Amino acid sequence: MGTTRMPRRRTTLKDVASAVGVHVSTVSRALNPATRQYIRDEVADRILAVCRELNYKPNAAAYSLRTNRTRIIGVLIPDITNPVFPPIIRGIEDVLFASGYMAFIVNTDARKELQTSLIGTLQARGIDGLIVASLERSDAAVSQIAKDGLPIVTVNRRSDDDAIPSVTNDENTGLELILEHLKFLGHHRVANISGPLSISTGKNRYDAFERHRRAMGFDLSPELVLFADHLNEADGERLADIALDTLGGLTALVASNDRLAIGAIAALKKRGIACPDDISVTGFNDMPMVDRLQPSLTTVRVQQYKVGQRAAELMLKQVEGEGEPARAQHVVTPVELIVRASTGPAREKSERPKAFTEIHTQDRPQT
Amino acid sequence: MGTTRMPRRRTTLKDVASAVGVHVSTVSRALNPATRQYIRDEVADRILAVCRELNYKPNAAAYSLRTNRTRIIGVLIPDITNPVFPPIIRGIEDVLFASGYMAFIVNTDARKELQTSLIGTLQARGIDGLIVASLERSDAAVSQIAKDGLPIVTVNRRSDDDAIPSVTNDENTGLELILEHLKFLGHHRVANISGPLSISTGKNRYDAFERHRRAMGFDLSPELVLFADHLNEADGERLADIALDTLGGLTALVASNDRLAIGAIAALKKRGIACPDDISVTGFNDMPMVDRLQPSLTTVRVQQYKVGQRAAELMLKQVEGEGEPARAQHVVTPVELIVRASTGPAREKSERPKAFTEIHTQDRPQT
DNA sequence: ATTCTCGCTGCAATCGTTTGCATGACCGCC
DNA sequence: GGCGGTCATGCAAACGATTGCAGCGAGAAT
Repeated sequence: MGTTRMPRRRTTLKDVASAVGVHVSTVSRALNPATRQYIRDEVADRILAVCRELNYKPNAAAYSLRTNRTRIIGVLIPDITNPVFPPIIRGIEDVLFASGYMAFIVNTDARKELQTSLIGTLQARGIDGLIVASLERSDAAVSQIAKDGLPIVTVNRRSDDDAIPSVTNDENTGLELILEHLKFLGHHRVANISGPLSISTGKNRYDAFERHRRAMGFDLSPELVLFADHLNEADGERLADIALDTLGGLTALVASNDRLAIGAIAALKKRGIACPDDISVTGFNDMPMVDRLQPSLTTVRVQQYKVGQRAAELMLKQVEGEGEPARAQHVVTPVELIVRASTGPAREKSERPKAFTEIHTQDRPQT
Repeated sequence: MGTTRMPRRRTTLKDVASAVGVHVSTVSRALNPATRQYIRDEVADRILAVCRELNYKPNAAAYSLRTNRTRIIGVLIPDITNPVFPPIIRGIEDVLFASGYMAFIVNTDARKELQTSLIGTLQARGIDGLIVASLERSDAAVSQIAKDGLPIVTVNRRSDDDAIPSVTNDENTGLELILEHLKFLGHHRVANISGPLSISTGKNRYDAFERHRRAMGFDLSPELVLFADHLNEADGERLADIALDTLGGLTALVASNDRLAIGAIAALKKRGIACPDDISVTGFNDMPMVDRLQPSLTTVRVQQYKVGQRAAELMLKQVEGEGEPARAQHVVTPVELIVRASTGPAREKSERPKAFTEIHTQDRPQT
C-alpha cells in the first residue's frame, strides 16, 4: 500500500448523522423535501452543510430496496441506429432527467420475442415505468404489463389496446398534405409503398392514403399499393423495383417513411429514371440529412424531439401522480409538409422523354 | 399450474424457499453458479423448478445493496443525435448485455461541467464502470475517477492521461490514405479543416495531416489549416467559406470528419463551385448516409460498431477480472479508405478562373 | 398544579440478498 | 465405539435507506 489509494468508502447517512450528532432518521427527514418540515431549521441547516462537506450521495440501491422505486424508466427502441429515434430519445431523456429520473434504453431489433424477454429484464431491474417505441398494434406482453399496473406510454406508434396511453403524430393529416401537394402538381396515378399493417404507423398511413386518394379522385387501382416487410432502404428499393416493373403510367411514389423513399429513389437512379421529372417521390418523418440528399426529399415533418418530451411527461404524470389512474391519454402532435426537390409537376402523358435528356431548371427554395 | 391468480407482490427468495421447504440461503446458493456446488443436485433442481414456476426474478436493488455492484455501466456520449455514436452504442450494449450488464447512456452536449455533474449522478447510482466517448484530452474529473479505482474506458477518443484505457481508430493511417489518394489525383495545394486540438481526434488528425503533407511534398503553407470550434456542418460551412475567401488556388479540402465535410460541400454548392471538378472534399468516419449524398463522400471508414464492442470488452475485463489492475490497454482499430464521388483529379493549374465568375451551369437546383 | 397538545427527534422494523459461521448427519478409520 | 472429516444446510448479521410510532420537553389550557 502506501502508493495505492484505498478506495475510500462512500459516506452514508450514518456518517452524516454521527458527524452532526443526531440520529440517521433525522438526517433522512432533513434531506427529504416532504419531511423537511418536521426538522428544526437550525438542525436541518447543519445537516445540509455537513452533507455537502462530506459529499454525501444517497445510496440508490438502499433507497430502491426500501421504497420499491428506482427512478428509472425503461425505453424500448427498435434500433437506435435508425436516425428517427435519437431525437425522440433526447426528448425523453431531457424531460426525465430534469425530474431526477434516468432512462434505460434497450434495442429490440424489432424482434417480438426479444422484446418480451427484455421487458422481463427491465422488470427485474425494477423500472418504475416503460416507454415503448417498438410496438406492434397488438402485443400481449405489453398489454399484460399495463394491466399489471406498471405505468406505460407508447411513443411514435400506438397499440390497438386503447388502455395504453400514446403519443403519436398526425399521420392522417400528413398523408392528406402529401396527396394535396401531388394533386396540385397534376398527378393522378400514384403508388403507395406502405409499411407493414401490423404497425400502427403503417396501418394509419395506409388507411389515410386510401381515404384521401378516394376523396381527391386519384387513380384507385388496388395494385397501386405495395406492402413493405421492413421499414428500411433495401425494402424501399425492392418495392420500387416491383412497382416500376409491373405498373405502367406511374408519375409518383408515396412512401410510408423516409427510409423507404430513399430506397425508392435509389431504384429510380439505378434505372436512369429522373426524380422528380419522371417520377416524384415523397417520404414521411423528415429525418436528419434528407435535406442534403440528391434530390432533397419532399416529406412530412414530425416533431420527433417534442414527441419524446410529451411521452416522458405523460410517464412522469403516471409515476408521480399516485392518485387515480385517469383514463389513458392519447396525444397526437401536428405535422407539417416540407416540399423539397423530389416532387415536381406530373409528366404529361403524351411526352415521355428519358429524363436525363431534358434540362431541368426548376429551383426550389430550401427549407 | 393452471390459471394463476395475480400476485401483486413480486416473488422473493423467501417465497421460493418456503415453497420448496428450505432456507432462503439454500435457494440463494442454488441460484448462484459459484455456490451451486454446495447444494445437492436433487434440491437444486427442485429449487430451479419452483423458481421458474413462480417466475422468480432476483431483486436488483437488494443484490446491489448487499454486494455493492449494480451490473450497470455508465456511458457518456456527447450527443446521441450525432450519427457517429449510435453504432458505437450498439456495439457497447450488445457486448454488455450478453454478460448481464446494462448501459446507462447520458448525453453531455460536449459541456464539460455538465459532464462532471453527470459523472456524479452516475456514481450515486452506483455504476460499476464508465465508458466515455465525450472526452477532452485532459479532463480532471475523469482522471480522478480513474484514480479512485472505478473501471473506465474511453472510446473513439483518448485522454492524454495514459493511465486511462482507450479504444480508438487509426487516425494517422486514415490521413495518410487520404493524402496519398489526393496526391495520386494530382493535388498539391490542399487545405485542412481541422477539429479542435483539445480533442484527441482533432489533435491526432491534425498532426497526421502535417506529418504526411510534409512527407509527400504538398504545399506546406500554414494558412492552409483552419480550426473548427465544433464538429458540425455549420462550422464546416463557415470554415470552407473562409478558406474560399482567403486562399487562392485550392484544389482540395481535407475535413477532420464527415460533418465538417458535408458543411464544406454545402459552402461550395452555395457558390456554384463544382465538387469534385473544381475542388475535391474528403471526410472521416464514413457515417451512415454519406454514400447517398450528392456528391457521395470520399472518406475514411472507421469500425464504429467494432470499436464499441472492444470498449465494452475492455470494460468487462476490468470489472470481472478481480485481479491486479494490469497496465492500461490502448487498442487502435484499423481504418479503410472509401473512395466515392467527392474527390477527382486536380484541376489544371492553367485553367483557373475565379470560381464564382465562371458560368455555373451545373444543374443543382439545391441550395 | 395537573393534564393536554404540539413540535421535534429517536427507536427499531423493514425491504430482499449474500455470506461467514455453526450445526448436524453420515462416513470411514483406528 | 469414539473421533475427525466431509457435505449439505440453517442461522443471523450485514448492506443503507425510509417511516410508523413512541418519547420528551415545554407551553397552554383547565
